[in-house]
Amino acid sequence: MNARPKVVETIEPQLKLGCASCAAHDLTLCRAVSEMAWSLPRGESVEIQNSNQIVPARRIVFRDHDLHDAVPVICAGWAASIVLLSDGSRQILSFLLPGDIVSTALLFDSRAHCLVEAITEVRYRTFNRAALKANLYKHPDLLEKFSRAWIEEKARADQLIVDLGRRTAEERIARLILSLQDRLVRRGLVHADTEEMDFPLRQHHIADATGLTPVHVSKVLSEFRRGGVIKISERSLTVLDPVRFRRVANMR
Amino acid sequence: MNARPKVVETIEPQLKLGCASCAAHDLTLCRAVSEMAWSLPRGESVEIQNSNQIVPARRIVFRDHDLHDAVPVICAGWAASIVLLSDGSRQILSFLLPGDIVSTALLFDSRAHCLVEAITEVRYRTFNRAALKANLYKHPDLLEKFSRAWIEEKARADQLIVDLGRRTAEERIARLILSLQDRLVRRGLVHADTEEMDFPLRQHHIADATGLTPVHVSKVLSEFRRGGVIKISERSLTVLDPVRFRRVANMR
DNA sequence: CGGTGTCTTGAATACCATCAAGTCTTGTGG
DNA sequence: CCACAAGACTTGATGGTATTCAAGACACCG
Repeated sequence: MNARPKVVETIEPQLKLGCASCAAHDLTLCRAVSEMAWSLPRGESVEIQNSNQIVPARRIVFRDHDLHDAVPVICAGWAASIVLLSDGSRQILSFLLPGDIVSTALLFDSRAHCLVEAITEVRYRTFNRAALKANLYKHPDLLEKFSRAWIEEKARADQLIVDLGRRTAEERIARLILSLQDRLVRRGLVHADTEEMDFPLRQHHIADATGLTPVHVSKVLSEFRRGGVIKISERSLTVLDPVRFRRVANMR
Repeated sequence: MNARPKVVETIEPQLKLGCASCAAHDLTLCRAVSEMAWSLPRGESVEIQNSNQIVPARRIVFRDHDLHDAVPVICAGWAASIVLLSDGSRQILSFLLPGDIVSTALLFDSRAHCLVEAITEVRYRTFNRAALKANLYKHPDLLEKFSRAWIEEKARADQLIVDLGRRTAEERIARLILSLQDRLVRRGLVHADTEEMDFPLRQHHIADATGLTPVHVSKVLSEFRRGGVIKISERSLTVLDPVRFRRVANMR
């Protein structure tokens, strides 16, 4: 408990205290499923037994074209949905944060169409797809949470399309950081006073998410730091000048 | 009836014969809703009365941030979902073809988050959202059609992300054309022998969909034509050398 | 008939990629 | 504990792809 690596320390308390202590428990499926569970007959559970899985950083969580009879939800850590191209280049479709359903399409389609890679160590639960579907309309709260997740997933995909199609490198990177910060704030994962946040992304992650090269990401980030708008150190990030940074990002 | 513009001629027979003659009737919601209608009590209809609307080419169908209590489905013509940026540039999120739900998110969210513009003259129907939702789980066929539409919508968005992030101008344009051809083939809208298809897109539409400028789109298309891989004339397009064109597109 | 929208082509420029070399950190096996 | 390798990041030089700017051809329409 004293000289452990950083990531494990952040995950341990949740494992001990259970899902209710999860930062994102209220946000997505987990809370709705827990409440629904009370009304289910004994023995019928939506969550798959022993579904709590841990994957080390940089490991593949799900492979492309894997078949799933379950819907996975991230409990702790960061992951990424990635498409691999034949020439070896990669495109990150989305970053997965605690509370995120890996893909809402998995509720109806058993085939994943991209791979999921752990960025930090990742813990996830899995819910039985058939059981989830069967209970969707009996439990309005579940359906509502689910449709929200789906709408947000699609909205973020659409945003990314606009960013990749019509924005400069600086805008793309700034918007990526701001969008991640926004999602972390909603999970209570940004320090209230300092506005500092965990930022485990490597520059190649940023490159693969923004359609740039790692070299160019490095140059833009250096530019941001020299300008004093952000600070990055020790896998954490602070937006020092939110007004200017949002102007760079062309937001608001 | 004798000297009408071209587009109206193509739509008229469908208006007369009703929805069952629509090229895409089997593909999406329309068929499932029609079949469901038999089992509904008198007076309860899912389709909104007089919901058949016609919008001329180049006109806006739905405005950004419009509120909808209905789910619109394209019956005839081409449209585009578009995001406008503050500097005046545009990004097309998707092209809407006959049979397409304008946005599957509209089943749960009344707010559209992009605008829809008619490319050709467009005819669409609207279904009552509350009635649709209420019947989703009573009619498995409806739910299945709907989840398929949603999965395909998301898969196309993800494809576009990869294209914009990691592919060259030639690849993007070739893949756009091939993807449209594929969707038209499924609707029976590609001439069986000649493989010719209607192609009402202006070059600025291609530019806005691929994140390029109209000038560069013109240059790439000219290159394709000079190479003899495609033929474009009179708002119709033929892929002359499918093998080579797919190689350019990096498909298969 | 001028006006508008569409497309083409060429020249100059900008943005980002590629290539390359070097620093610093992290991890690992001897 | 050190040596070494691999990964992560930085920086500069060079190059290519796509943009911007500009001018002209052509069709269509009121």
